[in-house]
Amino acid sequence: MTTYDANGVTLEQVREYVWEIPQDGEMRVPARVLASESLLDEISDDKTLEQLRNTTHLPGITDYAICMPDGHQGYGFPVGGVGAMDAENGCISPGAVGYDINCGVRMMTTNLTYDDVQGHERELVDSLFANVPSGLGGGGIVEAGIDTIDEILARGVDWALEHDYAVEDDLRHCEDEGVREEADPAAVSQKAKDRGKNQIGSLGSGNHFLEVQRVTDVFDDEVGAAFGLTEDQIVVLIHCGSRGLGHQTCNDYLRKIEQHHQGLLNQLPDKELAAAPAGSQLAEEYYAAMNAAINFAWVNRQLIMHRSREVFERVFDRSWQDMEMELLYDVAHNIAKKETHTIGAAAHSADVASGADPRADETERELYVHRKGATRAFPAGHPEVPAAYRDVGQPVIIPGSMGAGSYVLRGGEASMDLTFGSTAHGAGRLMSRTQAKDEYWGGDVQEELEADHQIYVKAQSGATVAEEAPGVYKDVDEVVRVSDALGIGDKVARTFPVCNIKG
DNA sequence: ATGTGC
Repeated sequence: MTTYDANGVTLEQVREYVWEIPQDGEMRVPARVLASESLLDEISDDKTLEQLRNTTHLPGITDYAICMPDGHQGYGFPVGGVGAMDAENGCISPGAVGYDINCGVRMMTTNLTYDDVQGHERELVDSLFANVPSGLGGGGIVEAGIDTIDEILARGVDWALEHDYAVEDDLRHCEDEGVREEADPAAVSQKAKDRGKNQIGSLGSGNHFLEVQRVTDVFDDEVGAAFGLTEDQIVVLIHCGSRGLGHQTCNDYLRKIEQHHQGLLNQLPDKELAAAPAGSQLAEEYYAAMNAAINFAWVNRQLIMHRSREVFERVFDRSWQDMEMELLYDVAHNIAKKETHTIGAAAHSADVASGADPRADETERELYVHRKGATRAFPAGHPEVPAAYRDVGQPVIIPGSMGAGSYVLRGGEASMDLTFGSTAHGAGRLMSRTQAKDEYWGGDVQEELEADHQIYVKAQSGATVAEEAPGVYKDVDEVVRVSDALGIGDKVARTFPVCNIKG
């Protein structure tokens, strides 16, 4: 058997790109890493694998804990982690969702080509930067009172539709149609609402950005056509989350859960994995608050998209409808969701070759599927894939670094068996922010991107540019290659940056 | 990610 040793963790190779930490000691299930050997080399030099193994101690975790090809260490639970906990006997863990609840990406298509935009890059990037709030702290597109915040938390993009920040198709092209019905604004603290009320429609900082891109490759003509993607086309990618409101909500519930469920906490190898038992009051409250923060993040991305349409209207002197600026899809990267899955399928799918009946122990269970730095990737035919895409599979958007461009995939046939319907979410960091600032200087990075690749970057802070330099990230091509090879998310198209604004 | 720590 091929094995891989890293930091005291031994992985056994199940098959190509599938590695397993066998169940041992207090582990409730095995753990799996989906990666090529070159990606494993990058995963193995931090706490990612130790954290992944720790997550298998969580009550009710089903089949196995999963680390995606872009995985890296996070708060307790790896970024790039997927954990499915039984919704009746298991648990829900804020650290397994992440601090930035519903951090995610949306892509808007246009009928413009790269030719239409060349020569206007500077004007476009300046106007986007001037009109889309970014950076740390307050200042959003909408300033809201407490009543408005509560409506946004309860209704998500439906609120934006009522106030003319959205059209019907925007909702149809969003995961969960832009609203989690199980949200309860009353479960979100006043402090969280105060932090969110002047950040509605703002990018934030760190790896969040708005990027105008051109489509360089369409790998699958049929799916590309269903997604409305063609080579040389201009698209807009928006990457941001729930800002201070989501951060505060995560923090509030981590503290409450640590206090009220110490017994469970003491069974776990890492305090950062604090979890509320399924059915407990705090599990219900956290789920309701998390859903509210999810709605907030969707409204955030919707308002930024709306503002981007207005900027394009001014720069190109045409209406956004005339430029066919339509939402392709919006995917969440940091969420938990009650979903029904066939359990047992995953553990057995790799053993079909052994001759065992792979379906012998399967049952349907309702699970809290935690995806932290992972993307839902439902295949063709799944009832939760929007009607427009049901024949080809759910669009999956995977942003790369600002020098690398991004990918559009579609949910693959193997995702339900292998990953609870999930795939990777990005390139994944290679080094810490501190290390990045030692290695790079923001101004140099910007000059190089412009001189070598005609990519125009505008940011509030040079430090942020250094922290997000292309060299700080893994190779997004390799991450996507593994997703495609495993059949969990199939390559559809690739994009390359034109201009980028960030915090 | 984050009014860049609890």
